[in-house]
Amino acid sequence: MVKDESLIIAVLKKRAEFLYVAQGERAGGRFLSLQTRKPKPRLAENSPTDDKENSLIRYGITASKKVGNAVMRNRAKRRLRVLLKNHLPQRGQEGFDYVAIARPQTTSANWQELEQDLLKLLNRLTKQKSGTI
RNA sequence: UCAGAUAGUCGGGUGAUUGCGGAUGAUAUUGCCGAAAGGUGUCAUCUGAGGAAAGUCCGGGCUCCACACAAAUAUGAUGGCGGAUAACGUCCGCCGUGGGUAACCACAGGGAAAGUGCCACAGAAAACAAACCGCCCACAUUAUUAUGUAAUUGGGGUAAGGGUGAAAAGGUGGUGUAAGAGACCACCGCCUUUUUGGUAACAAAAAGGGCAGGGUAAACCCCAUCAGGAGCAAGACCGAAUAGGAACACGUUGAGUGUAAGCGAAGGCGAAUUUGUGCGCAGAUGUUCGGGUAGGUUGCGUGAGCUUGUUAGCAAUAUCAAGCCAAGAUGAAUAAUCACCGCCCUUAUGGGUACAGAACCCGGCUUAUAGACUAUCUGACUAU
RNA sequence: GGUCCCUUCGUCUAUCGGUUAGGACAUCUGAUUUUCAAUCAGGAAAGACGGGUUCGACUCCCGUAGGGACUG
Repeated sequence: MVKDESLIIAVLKKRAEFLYVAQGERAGGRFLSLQTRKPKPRLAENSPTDDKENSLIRYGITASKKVGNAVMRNRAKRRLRVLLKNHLPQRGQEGFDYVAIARPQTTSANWQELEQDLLKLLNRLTKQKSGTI
């Protein structure tokens, strides 16, 4: 529990942040696709050596009109939100932003398959990063 | 029992694990984030989508915009009559026309004898009617002839029949006539007047007219009624940056400025336009200092409120009484997963369980909707 | 969330309530050419959907669906 408290999970809110993450690395699965990127360093006033700033994991969810009507979009967002909150603190890399993009299959998919899909994507992204670095 | 019509109600339930928004209370520290405004932790209790939350098609509340009244004009909307309502293009009752065996349903349902326009093709003719084919010969002429008969090259009569068209100038039957014709008569329709019933739309009856007035106003138009604009991303407050202004006072038949004459307001602007009547507003002045973009707070949940009953009314609805408080987010909570039950389909495995997610709030309309239930009524069949 | 606009052949577009809905590009067939291109001739191809007004609707009115623009 103490570990989880230190890993504060925040939500992406601004359109510019979403667009910035979309420039980063991405991975597509059967039921969703995932994007990640290390956020821009903040202004010089805020000390860059702050540990809490660096260890922050942020997430955002995108559900476009392709997913369906408002009921389908909201359902997709709720399912993805639960998945990200469960798995990001353990599997996600500290100091990165994640954006999950819903697909039309996201609402109808089996829960366990959806969960495995997300884990697969998370692993792939971390491997890519470790390989490149 | 089957087939319908109308009005209305509901539109899954239980449990387990893990979570989210809001309110209230307690608690923690002057802790954490932030320049500030402000936000934030933990625990407990309570609470958390719809009948359409949708389309944004009408009507209002609320907020701001420098304004109100009256008349005329323009633009737009509405359109049987009466009522309901905050208001409406909504609702209720009634009338008329059309549809249905019926219950019942649909109707932008004022004016075409104020004016203008349009009515393709076809057809003789499409609107102050009109003679193409027909029909007729009282007139004229000719022939035969001798008070008659026949013909049309003349001149007329005729709206019965044919054909065209969406539509051809009352309909059917008779009298009548050279042939015909509301020319005349009967019934029906129409128009005018009067009477009766009704608040009214309208209905009924009587008398008269003898038929005039084709359709189209969701073509222009006329008549009656209604309408200022923008919208919670309205607006208000707190407040880094940037720019240089903002608030209050005075003042509009005279603020202020200048020694004075004079200047200034005999002007300009103000919710479609013009006119009239009033009224308001702005700047030049003085005093004070903050200003308000990112961001934050608020607007924002006690309301044309809900439930039950009472009284008035055919009803829409209204009065009164008692009880209740029931979402308030802002990358946006109201859930995710699993199990069982309910309902439907299928021999079974199994499959399905609708339409659909509040965003300032209400009253309607329209559209989408698996299925279930209730009440009243209509028709057919069977039994008694 | 709010305020507006537009839907006609495959594409871009015309249209006075009376048509067989016109034109250009594209494509289909034939001719020309050894073949292709170009050219010539001919053909196919559309009123978003559902109602109403009218004798008659792409056009007028109402509703629905789809698409687009602006707005912090």
